[in-house]
Amino acid sequence: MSKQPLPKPTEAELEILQVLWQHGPSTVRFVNDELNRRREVGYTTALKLLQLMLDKGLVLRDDESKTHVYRAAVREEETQGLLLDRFVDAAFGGSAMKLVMQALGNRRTSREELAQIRRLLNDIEIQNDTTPPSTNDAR
Amino acid sequence: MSKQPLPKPTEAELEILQVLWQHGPSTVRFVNDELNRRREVGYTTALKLLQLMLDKGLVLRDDESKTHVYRAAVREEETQGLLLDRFVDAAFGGSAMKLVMQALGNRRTSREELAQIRRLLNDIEIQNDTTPPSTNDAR
DNA sequence: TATATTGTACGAAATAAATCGTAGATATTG
DNA sequence: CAATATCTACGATTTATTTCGTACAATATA
Repeated sequence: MSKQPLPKPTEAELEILQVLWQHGPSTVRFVNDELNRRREVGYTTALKLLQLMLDKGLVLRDDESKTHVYRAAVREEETQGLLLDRFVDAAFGGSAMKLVMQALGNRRTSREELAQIRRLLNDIEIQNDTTPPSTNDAR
Repeated sequence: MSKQPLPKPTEAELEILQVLWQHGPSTVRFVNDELNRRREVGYTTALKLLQLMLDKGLVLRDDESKTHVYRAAVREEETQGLLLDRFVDAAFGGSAMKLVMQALGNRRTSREELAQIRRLLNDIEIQNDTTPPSTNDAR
């Protein structure tokens, strides 16, 4: 019941989440170092961001020891799904299909990946067959 | 020489571009009305945005008559591609494949659309076969 | 023609996001 | 122990974005 509407991370926050998702619980120092692999960011900037994210509930922290350890409080897929929805809406007028076509069309996709997608498509079709194709106004 | 690196439209600007892409050249009034179908926006807000977009080169305008007519200066696919790149990077750590899987996995996709994607996959495979499968480290 | 309507221009306020500086606490080390 | 390094807290600044108010010109209308 206390499941808030899941706060939307900003760009910078997303960068940090990526680090946490990828490397697991991390110190500010580590996060900052990772950020600095892409662009220059001051230490206190990273710290502040993590603190703000803590307020928003995007991360949790262990402050047992002096040096705090932060970890993601939101799951990767869930967050990506949320952002994807917004993005599809904002940039593709709501058409997820258009987006997929673009994503597939405009970049090198390896045979391996293509196969992977085919497999997924098959799975989906089976789903569609199993579940009545009925009116999908499940909005 | 004055071809800038294609400015990144903001959220609000994107909304407006959607309108222009969808309906073609439009007056401020029309754009504003369209925006108001989704959320409340003051007339001068829409006006100002269009003026800013004009500066940025995102739109062009015909100011022959008193009531100006604006039209998109950037193409839909191109812009979407640009944004998609950024988004894939920001939210999916650069993996377009992850994004596609999410997009396909987490929403109802009609048989029609699935077929469409299969067709696209086929096209891509043919491309891959025709063009040397070489090392695709074309970074 | 006087009045109301509709339009543009543009400064400026309101909001949101990101960045940084400084203070003070707690280690670490020579 | 004194000097140095490392941390957190947090206010404040900077920058980007969005929103709006006001002035004034042009046009439609009573």
